[in-house]
Formats: sequence, C-alpha cells, structure tokens
Amino acid sequence: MAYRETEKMRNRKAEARKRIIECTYGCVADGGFRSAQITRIAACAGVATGTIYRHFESKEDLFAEIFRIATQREVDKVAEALSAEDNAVSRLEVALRQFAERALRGPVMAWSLIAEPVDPKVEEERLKFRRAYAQLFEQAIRDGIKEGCLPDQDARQSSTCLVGAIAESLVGPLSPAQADTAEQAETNDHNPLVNSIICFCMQGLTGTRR
Amino acid sequence: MAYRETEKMRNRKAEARKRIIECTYGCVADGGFRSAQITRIAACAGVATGTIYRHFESKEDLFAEIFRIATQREVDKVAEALSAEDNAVSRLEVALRQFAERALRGPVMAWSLIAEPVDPKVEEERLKFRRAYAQLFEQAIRDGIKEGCLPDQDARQSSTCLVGAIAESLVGPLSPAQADTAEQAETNDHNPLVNSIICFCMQGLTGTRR
DNA sequence: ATAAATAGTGAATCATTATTCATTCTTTGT
DNA sequence: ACAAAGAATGAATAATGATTCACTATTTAT
Repeated sequence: MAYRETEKMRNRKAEARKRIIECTYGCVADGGFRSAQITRIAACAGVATGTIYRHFESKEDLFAEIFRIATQREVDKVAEALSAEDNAVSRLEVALRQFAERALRGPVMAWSLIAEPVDPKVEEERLKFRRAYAQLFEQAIRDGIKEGCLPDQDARQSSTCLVGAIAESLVGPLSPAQADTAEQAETNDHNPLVNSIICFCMQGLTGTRR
Repeated sequence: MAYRETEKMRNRKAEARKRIIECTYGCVADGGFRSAQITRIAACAGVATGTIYRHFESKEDLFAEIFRIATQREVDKVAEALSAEDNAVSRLEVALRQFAERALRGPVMAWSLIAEPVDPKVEEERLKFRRAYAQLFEQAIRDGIKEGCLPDQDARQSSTCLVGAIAESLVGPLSPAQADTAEQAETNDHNPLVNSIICFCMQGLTGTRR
C-alpha cells in the first residue's frame, strides 16, 4: 500500500467542498437556481466541472443541499424569535415580522426558496421547508391556546395559512421583475407592507368568531 | 389565382386548433404541464408535430393559452359566487369555499395552476391569475367595509393573504404524491380541511383588533 | 526514486425535446 | 384537368446543459 487518505487531504477536500457550496449559494442568491449552472459554479469555485461530481452525486443533490442550508438559516431565525420570553401572541408577531423582513432584505434568495421553479428533489426540500415553518408556528399557536391568549383553533391549519399568506404577499414584491421595489425595503424597516400582512395574520389567529 | 381561403377551410383549421387546445388541456389535467410534450399532444389531437406550430408560435404560447383558459373557468366560478345577492361576508365565504372545493375536485389541474414549475411566460400568466382572484376578493372586501360587515382594512393586502392562505393549504393535499388523499375529497363535500381554511380566512377578515 | 492509490481535469458525450423545413398532400378557381 | 396557393407532415436538426471518463497530476509509503 502506498497512498492512504491523510488529514491534510481530508482538509483540502473539505475546503473544496465548502468552496463549491459557497459559490453555489452565491450564484443562487445572485440569480436564482436557474442561473447556477455547473459550469459557472465550477469556474467560480476554481475547479473543473468534473470535480463537482466528486463531491456531489448530481446537480440536484447539490441544489438540495444548498436549499437545506439556506432554509435552515431562515428557520433558525424564526425559531429564535419564537423562543423569546413573552406571551405566544407577541412571539408570533415578532417571528412573522422576522420572516417577512428577512425575505424582503434578500429578495432573490427568498424568491428562490419560495417560488422559483425547481427540480423535484429540490421541490421536496421546499415542502419540508414550508412544513418546518408551519411546525414552528403550530407549536406557538398551541402555546397561545394553552395560555389563553388565542382562541381554540386547528393549529396546524392556521399555521399553514400563516405561511401561505406571507409567502403570497411576498411573491409579488419578490418576483424578479420587481426587484427594485423590494430594494427600497432594504432601507426602510417600517415597511407598511409588512405591517399589513401581519395585521391580517394576527387577526386570523386572534379574531373573534362570527 | 387559384386557391383562396374559404369558409370550409377556416372551419377546419378552427376545429384543429380547438382539438389541439382540448388535448393539451386534457394532458395537463391528467399529468401536469410536464407531461404535456408536443409529440404527445400532436398524437392525441391526430396531427403532426409541425401542425401545432401552424396554430401556435411556440409551446410556451400554447401553454400560456391553456393556462388562461383553465384559469378563466376558475375565476369565473368565483366571480359568480361573489355576484350573489347577499352581504359581502357571506359572499366571500361562499367564494372561498368554491375556490377550495373546485381545486380539490380537480387536483392535478389545480396543482398545475397553483404550484407546478412552469416556464416564464406561463409563470407570468400565473401571476395574472392570482391577481385576478385577489382583485375579485378585494372588491368584495371593499363592499364589506362599506356595508359595515367588515372592519376597515387594507383590502388589497387582505385579498392577497386570502389567496395565499388557500393556495398554501391546498399545496400539500394537491401535490402529486398525495393525489389519493385528495380523491377522497371528491366524494366528501363536507371537507373539514376546507372548513378550517375558511375559518382562518374569515377570522382574518372579520376579526377584532387587539 | 518508485509505485500504488487517489484526486482533479475538461473536452467529448449523452439525453431530452422543442423547433424547423424540404417535401407531399389538399383545396380552389379556371 | 390543371396549376397555383396553402396546409400538413414528420424526420432531421438544434440547443441546452448535465454528466462521464480516459487521462494527467498529486500524494503517500516504502
């Protein structure tokens, strides 16, 4: 025997892998999954196209991983907002605002995560992503019901509606055609758009029954 | 001169066009846009692939038209529900139910219209489609505010949230993986899913302020 | 230094479909 | 019947971009 993988090599490979991931992330944040071709990613990462395939089974797998990473960041932020020491209604409100404002701040990535057409494996991740959000909200809603600050309701269904209402409200402002409009939001953190969305959502949660 | 387009020919061409549209509609309703390849559509319509291009500029154009037609049907149904003689709140509730129930009854088409990845030109139609719904709801909300049965609110924003909440709630049940679950709905018109969605939405609209 | 083992390369290949266009078939008016 | 005009055909082409793989380079242990 002559060659055996050594620490040094392992590190180098890990770095290359990391670089590929970062470049893919960058490409997606910049122009969506559509614009992230293997050739471009490879060039950006300073490796040959073939090298990508030493680190990932396929483009779909790479994309799925990028999606997971990007998603995790967002979900973590919302989870953080929901774990504050406060009543459920306030926590939900802060979390919803976090969700919407972050999306408006990174519109291309948000659009990719929410609405860009993607391949099946990535779409699968998207469903998980949405469910992850919904589950966080769902738990908070249950808390709220227990605390008595929310009326009894189908927590799962309400959480799904929350995700939908926010996502839909953002699709317009986020769609590539209107990136400029969204950019304004970057400099304006008292965004009336966000306020209206949250108003509807909070009413949906807290409103009295007819 | 020897040949000039005659009524008979115009009819025949119109029929061919109609047949192409119907077959495309059928393919989409059956397996989504993805499964509607030109070859298959042509075979189904009993014409050569080239013939498709005598009637439509491109596949995208054909799809965009199909999308418009399918959409119009749905939007019309909602518009109908909203034009009833009743107060705005009741009309909105009936319309929302119409929207959701029709989607569950034709899950593949609904999925294609709401969530299937499609090409840019078709995606454009989708945005219009969603806006068309939103506009209908928006007007009804304005009516409701005027009538006094809805509290003052940003009608446009609320309507967008309505569309989002419903669409999101349906994406899970509609996604191709779960076509079977949706089929149950076909035989069960007292669907609890629909009721929960509508409950949230109506609260979002009517709820008291905190 | 040498050889075994693995890593990296990138031009060539493959796969998928939409689209074209040279050709054939139909219709129409004389 | 004939020829002009247009309609229909579908095999061939084009375009795109992911993936492969024969080859070169590098690393390691002796």
